[in-house]
Amino acid sequence: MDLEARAHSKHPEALRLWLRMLTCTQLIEKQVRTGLRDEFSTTLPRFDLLAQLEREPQGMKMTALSRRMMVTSGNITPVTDQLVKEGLIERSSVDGDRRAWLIRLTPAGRALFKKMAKRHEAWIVQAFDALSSKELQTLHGLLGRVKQHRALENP
Amino acid sequence: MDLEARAHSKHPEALRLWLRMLTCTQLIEKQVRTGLRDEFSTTLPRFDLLAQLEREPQGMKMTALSRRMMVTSGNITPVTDQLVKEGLIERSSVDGDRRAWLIRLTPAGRALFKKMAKRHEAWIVQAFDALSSKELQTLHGLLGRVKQHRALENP
DNA sequence: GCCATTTACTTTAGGCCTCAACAATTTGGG
DNA sequence: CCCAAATTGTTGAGGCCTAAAGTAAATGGC
Repeated sequence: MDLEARAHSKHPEALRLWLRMLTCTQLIEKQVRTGLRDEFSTTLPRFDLLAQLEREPQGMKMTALSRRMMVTSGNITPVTDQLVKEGLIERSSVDGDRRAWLIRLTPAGRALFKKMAKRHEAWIVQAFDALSSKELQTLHGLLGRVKQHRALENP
Repeated sequence: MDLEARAHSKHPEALRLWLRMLTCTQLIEKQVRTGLRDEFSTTLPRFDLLAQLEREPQGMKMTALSRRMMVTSGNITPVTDQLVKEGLIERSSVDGDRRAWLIRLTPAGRALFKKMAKRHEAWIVQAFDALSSKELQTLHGLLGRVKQHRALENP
């Protein structure tokens, strides 16, 4: 197989891979959403927001949250409103910048998140249970290259 | 490392992998949505529906479409409405079942889809350009096992 | 043949998503 | 200093998603 033919053969392979990757992601995500709804009456975006805050005990500004969650900032407002109403997070003002809010977990939010995270981990472990530790690492590495390549292309 | 510890070590690995996979999927999907919007003024669900129809020249019923697209059937109605309005697909009645519709591409729909598919393929190939053909196959195989395992768990 | 059940599609309420326009504030070059 | 430009967060229009309830038609056990 010459060079051109070999290069060309990547096209259908890439497409097939993309469709399968999308299917896997959607299946797992659906499981997580269902679990969060059934066991905690909450949603994936709310869980995701709590997860980001849990890693930053000093709190985060809304813009930082939107970047981490890879959504536009207009989304963060209603989700934080809801979580504040539930008493899981709190807004406080940032001194030196009257435009911004600092968002932090409340003790109740931290406690509930811990329970949710434990269940979440179980669902994910279950989803990848067919693979060995070594295979998980292989997958992680290959996807790392995909991510890295994209980051370079889109500065 | 004993058995229990080894089993346990898969937990953080599975979580890290899941987060990375989600990130990759979202990045690529975002690129596709942006491309479809900028170059064709359309959306991913509409493109996806056309893609399903393109594979089934004899047409599909709405329930079959919803299963293939992994969305609930309530979603299909407004998306088909829109595509019919744009003249890209057509509804015809199924003889022998007055509840159902048969959805098919129009010639215009088929022609436009071909153009979109070519661009779509380019975006996907570009997204996975960092990987060799062999690596694409490895990824495809590993994700196949994940998908298969899920299918067995959730009958 | 009859009627309960199932199936195919539509509709509604509620949530999250984007983009784009907006208000309030901060920043930085002249 | 000052004001244009950039940044932070909010809002609104339009789209897709789910779950759940509703309508119409087909099916199958009796």
